[in-house]
Amino acid sequence: MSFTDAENTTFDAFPKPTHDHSQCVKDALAKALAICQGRGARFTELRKQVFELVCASHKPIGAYDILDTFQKRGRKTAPPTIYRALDFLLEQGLIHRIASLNAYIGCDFPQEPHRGQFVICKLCGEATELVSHTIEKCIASAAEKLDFQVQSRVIEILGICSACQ
Amino acid sequence: MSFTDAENTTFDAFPKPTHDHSQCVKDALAKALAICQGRGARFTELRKQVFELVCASHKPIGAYDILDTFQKRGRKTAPPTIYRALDFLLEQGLIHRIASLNAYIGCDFPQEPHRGQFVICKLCGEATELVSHTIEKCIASAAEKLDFQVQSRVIEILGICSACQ
DNA sequence: TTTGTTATGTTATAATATAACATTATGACT
DNA sequence: AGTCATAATGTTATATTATAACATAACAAA
Ligand SMILES: [Zn+2]
Ligand SMILES: [Zn+2]
Ligand SMILES: [Zn+2]
Ligand SMILES: [Zn+2]
Repeated sequence: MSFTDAENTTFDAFPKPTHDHSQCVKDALAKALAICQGRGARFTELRKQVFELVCASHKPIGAYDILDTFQKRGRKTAPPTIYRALDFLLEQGLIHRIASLNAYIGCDFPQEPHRGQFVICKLCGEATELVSHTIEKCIASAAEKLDFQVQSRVIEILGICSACQ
Repeated sequence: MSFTDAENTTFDAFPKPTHDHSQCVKDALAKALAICQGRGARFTELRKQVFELVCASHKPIGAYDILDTFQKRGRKTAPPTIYRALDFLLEQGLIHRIASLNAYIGCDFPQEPHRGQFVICKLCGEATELVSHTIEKCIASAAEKLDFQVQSRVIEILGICSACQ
């Protein structure tokens, strides 16, 4: 369920504790699989498992948390294995990296390529994704004035979510 | 020299290679000193030296680059010394941290508290600071709709600057 | 000059990420 | 099927960034 405000920003509400999260993960997996198949990209078992762990919550998760889970499951795994899977998922636009947290989160809009804009609660850790065309326009305008070619951007808003106030 | 565009974004041009940078550093030091004095904060010799190194260029600099310089100068220094000085400068708003680069840069507008927005060239490393009220408004609007209390934000735009194209 | 506070020094280690090279799986082509 | 090139994963070691914990030194107020 997405909303659009007066500033033409589209956003999801923060994930409600009541939402059917297992369905949420199922849907994300199905989308990811379809996207990869459409591109001839290989959504291998390893990549799928890493993706499932990233999508297991709506909180950004660290690479070493994923690693720990693999190891606790008895799978002997080293950091490069996890980082390579994360790199693949990032390239395919299935997840985003949260630079301010050194962590990774599933993308809410994986079909269309876009730069994520994130709102992250410092207390519960939950995060949600924005797509603000006005922010994009602002950035484009300033970039044009500076004669700057934008390649990527990091937009992360940190604070306290409604539920935690 | 600052500009303001149609989207109400204030920004400096990228620092010109021809600008009088030693004056630039002198000014920054004088401002920093005045700000700290006004607040009763102690701008110690160590903090001053770290600040000078951060301001030595308009490229974000890593904590370990600063550490290396201290050590090359014959001063036996360990990481916490540098990080504590950086933390002080961040608290006083004299520098900003660039999360996407794990690096630090001098603030162009230290007098007034604000959240930095940065445009960073991936080739030459030069960076400049924006203050876009429209971006602020967008974020505030989305935050309000989400009933989210904004505490801090990370806005970093990466690409190729005019001189490097 | 004692005393509490702030700043810095010192040692060790945590947390995040990548380099380099070996091995295995996959898919295309014969 | 068998060969081959490529892509994916495994493995070991190490680089990079940051902090914990405790000791000492500098400072400033009483
Ligand atoms: Zn969910
Ligand atoms: Zn996304
Ligand atoms: Zn300068
Ligand atoms: Zn600033």
